[in-house]
Amino acid sequence: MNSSNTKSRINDITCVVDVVLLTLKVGELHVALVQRTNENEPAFGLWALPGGFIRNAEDEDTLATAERVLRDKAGLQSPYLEQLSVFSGPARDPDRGWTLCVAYCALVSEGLLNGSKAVPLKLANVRTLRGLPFDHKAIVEAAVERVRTKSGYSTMPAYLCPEEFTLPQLHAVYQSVRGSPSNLASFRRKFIEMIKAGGIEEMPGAKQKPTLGKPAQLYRINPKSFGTLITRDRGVAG
Amino acid sequence: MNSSNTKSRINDITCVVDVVLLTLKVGELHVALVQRTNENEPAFGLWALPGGFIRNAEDEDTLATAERVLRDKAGLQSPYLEQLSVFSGPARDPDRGWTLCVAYCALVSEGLLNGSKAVPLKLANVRTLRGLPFDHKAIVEAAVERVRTKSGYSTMPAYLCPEEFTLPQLHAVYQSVRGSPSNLASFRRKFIEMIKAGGIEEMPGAKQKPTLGKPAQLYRINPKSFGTLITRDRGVAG
DNA sequence: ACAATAGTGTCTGTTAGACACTATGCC
DNA sequence: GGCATAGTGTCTAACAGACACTATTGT
Repeated sequence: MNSSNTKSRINDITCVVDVVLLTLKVGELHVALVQRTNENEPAFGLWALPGGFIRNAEDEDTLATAERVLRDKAGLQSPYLEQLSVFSGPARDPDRGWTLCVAYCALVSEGLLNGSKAVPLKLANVRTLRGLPFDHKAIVEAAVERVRTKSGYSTMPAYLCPEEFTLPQLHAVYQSVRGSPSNLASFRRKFIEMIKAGGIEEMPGAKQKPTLGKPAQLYRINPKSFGTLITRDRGVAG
Repeated sequence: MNSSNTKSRINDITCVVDVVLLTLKVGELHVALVQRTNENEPAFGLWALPGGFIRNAEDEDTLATAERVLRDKAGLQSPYLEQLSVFSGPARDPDRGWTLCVAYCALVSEGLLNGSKAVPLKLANVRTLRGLPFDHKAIVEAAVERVRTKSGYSTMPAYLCPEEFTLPQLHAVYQSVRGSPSNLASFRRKFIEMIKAGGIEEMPGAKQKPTLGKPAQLYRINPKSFGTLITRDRGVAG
């Protein structure tokens, strides 16, 4: 046991967790960046993904690290937090050398992000991203790709909505995420499937606040679900 | 720089890569297990996933670690190797304490697996898996889930076929992976899409070796593609 | 010729896309 | 009533599933 412990320490790795915190702003995906403030650390002064070392004395797992990073660096708790991928190697951080980064993807409404003014965040449009240190641009692209893909078969993008949202609002979010217009009537059918699948629930009676035109029914993510999939029977399997 | 390096070493983590090596045997998914031979290490004597420490002096990234693990512990190079997920925490390996495991999923044909008799491997049916140490059972389940899901929209399961395969063979593989019978004529349509998408290519002229009945056309995975997706226009986005 | 399996053609039910129509709120 | 937006009904085209039919090999 001791010997194996000693042996295992020979090739210890610098492990960090970075979080791609996405939100929707004026119909486009934006990523939250924080300024690196420790002048002893690499990329000092640059705007980068919020991240931090894994603290094995403190964190239950890497998800807990991601939650801590969000709390400390973005001042919020994200309703959606999903492991993305590992980025590793000697080149991604030339100063530190070989590092391993577990990337997470978080989705929040713009309101939630603006509510936590405790920490200075910069929202950068993912379409025109530049100047990010390390391989953070690639990490953001992986997150965007994930959201786009999942928007095809899950309720995941609903986490970009405020807690209570209407069907047309969610439709707009799906269009923004996918970057192309889509049919509202078809979306309505899918929406009904989402409800049947337990991913979304109606808030009985609750209608949208006074607005131009007919107020819409309000819905929310079913708290018992997490990114519920819409099972699609037809696929490549014939 | 030095100070940050020192700081980063405070919470160094034991990092390993485990590989879920899947193959199809008599129509069912099986995972390759190796016996743990180091009596100083945890779970000595048990059959477990092939795995190993990340060697930052040697491995270009965790993918390289996975390739090395496959080479050393299974004596083969897998045509399909994909990062799965990170499993971490203090409980998964009680002897070593807090560990971080990057899990990979590899797919090979049964022929390739039997060809590398250099190392003693045990093939265990994923349906009746038991006795695995650590959280290896959960890791295998994640891999199986991934293959099942991807079989709905990608050519990934084709890597379970030998290098040259026929359409009916691939159809059988899809049915095995998904665990349910499916329509051959519909599969043929999807197959044509896979070819158009560049995931699979015909081997002109090459027909199946003498067999009962009409010999089938041979195909292979397009070497330029890697798990090509079949884009499906219709989805939740309406 | 026959057995066996590969591959095609065609019918049918389901579903996505389109769009006209109705409903319900505010002014 | 007029306007704006929510929500419904219905037609159509595309596609998955089913299955009968044809094609091509070995014996």
